[in-house]
Amino acid sequence: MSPFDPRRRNETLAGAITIAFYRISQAIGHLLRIRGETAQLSPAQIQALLFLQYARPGVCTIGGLAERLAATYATASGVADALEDKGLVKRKPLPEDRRIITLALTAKGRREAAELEDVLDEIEAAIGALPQADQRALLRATQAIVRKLQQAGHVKVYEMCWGCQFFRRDAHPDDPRGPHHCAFVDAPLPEPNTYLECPDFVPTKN
Amino acid sequence: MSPFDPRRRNETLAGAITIAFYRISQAIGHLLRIRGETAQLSPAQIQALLFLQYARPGVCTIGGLAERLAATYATASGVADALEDKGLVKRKPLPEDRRIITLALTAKGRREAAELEDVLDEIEAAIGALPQADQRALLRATQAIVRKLQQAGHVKVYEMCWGCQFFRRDAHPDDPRGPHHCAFVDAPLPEPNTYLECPDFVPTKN
DNA sequence: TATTATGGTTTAGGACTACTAAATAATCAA
DNA sequence: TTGATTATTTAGTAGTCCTAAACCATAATA
Repeated sequence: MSPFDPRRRNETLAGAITIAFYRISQAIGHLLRIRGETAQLSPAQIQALLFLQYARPGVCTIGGLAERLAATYATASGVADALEDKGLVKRKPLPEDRRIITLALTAKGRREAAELEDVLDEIEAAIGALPQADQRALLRATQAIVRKLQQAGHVKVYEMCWGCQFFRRDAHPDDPRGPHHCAFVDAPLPEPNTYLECPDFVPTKN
Repeated sequence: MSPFDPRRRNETLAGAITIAFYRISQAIGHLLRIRGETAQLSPAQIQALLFLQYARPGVCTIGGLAERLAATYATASGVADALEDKGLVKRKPLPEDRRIITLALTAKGRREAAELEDVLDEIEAAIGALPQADQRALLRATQAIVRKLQQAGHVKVYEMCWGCQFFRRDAHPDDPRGPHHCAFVDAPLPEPNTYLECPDFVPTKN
């Protein structure tokens, strides 16, 4: 007995909701796929472009991409190949550690990523149409679920510095390397970087 | 600007929720993948087995599977090949219309499908841990979203007869072909079939 | 200094997922 | 019967994933 059994899911709230998530998940996959058809990009390539558009420089590497896609290095390397062939991404070895390959979007890649940002608009619109109170409950609920899934290692959650436990705003206002500070990597942060996604993000307690 | 921009999604409820759905969707993909590794089945094969386990006989065909997977006939045919090679599914031409291939789970296939029913248990548990009021809001919200996605053609929703507009309970109690009736296909329904998923399902008004 | 991890990446090979386009075969309508 | 439609299959291609093995750079150890 499981939510896949239509009898069961008519008996429990949690079962019915689980199936709804399963369906939404399918729909998101479908949205990525059809969006990719017009853009000549595969779902993984779309995810990679959007990742590179908003991730902090230090994570834009083959390893960082692999972690985000929940795939192996080999797979991430292949996705990078495809994007490089299409002229959307450029590989550059990192001077400080020449084992590491950084991935940077080309101008064309940035344009393409910007084009793709609307992939989930249909979902967002459906959510926006709900009453505010339901939206607030929905946010609480989905974030609680994401937190559990994150603890179990099924997703990586990246967020920007503001709201992160390790963020020290204006820690050294006159430092040319940046006015803010990250207590996790113990390094100064220039303002623009604080708006990028970071894998070390941990939300402040409340 | 889109929910993929971390700045944007900290400003709107809908954006933050959209990203949460995106993450849950990734996690569901991941759950299917790792579950499949132990069972030596691909995500699509798992979906197919669970589909065949609960779908009404008439939909268990290559075309029905294709529709459910939101894929082409060619893809569905390939998935059926893989499952047949593994001895989980049997192809049988339909006597009434010999163009149609029905797919039936073998005994081994039914056992395997039963084993797989727990794929989404982690999701269901996370939902079950939420307060009842949030669960009710969550059900309303997710079902509203699914309805929109269904209208846009991004998912197929299959449900069982009970609760369907076309279901006529005990329409002909003494008919040996079945006591209930489906007004959509205008045919009698034996009791067990009323508990299976049907693509023609339309919910009653309220 | 040489040796040995360790870490990041790439390559090669395989199973599977998708697609399109074209072939086949059965059924239905004229 | 002819022709159109429907269900499925096949072939060919691109891409997604994996594992295993190799490569090279850096770091740790002796």
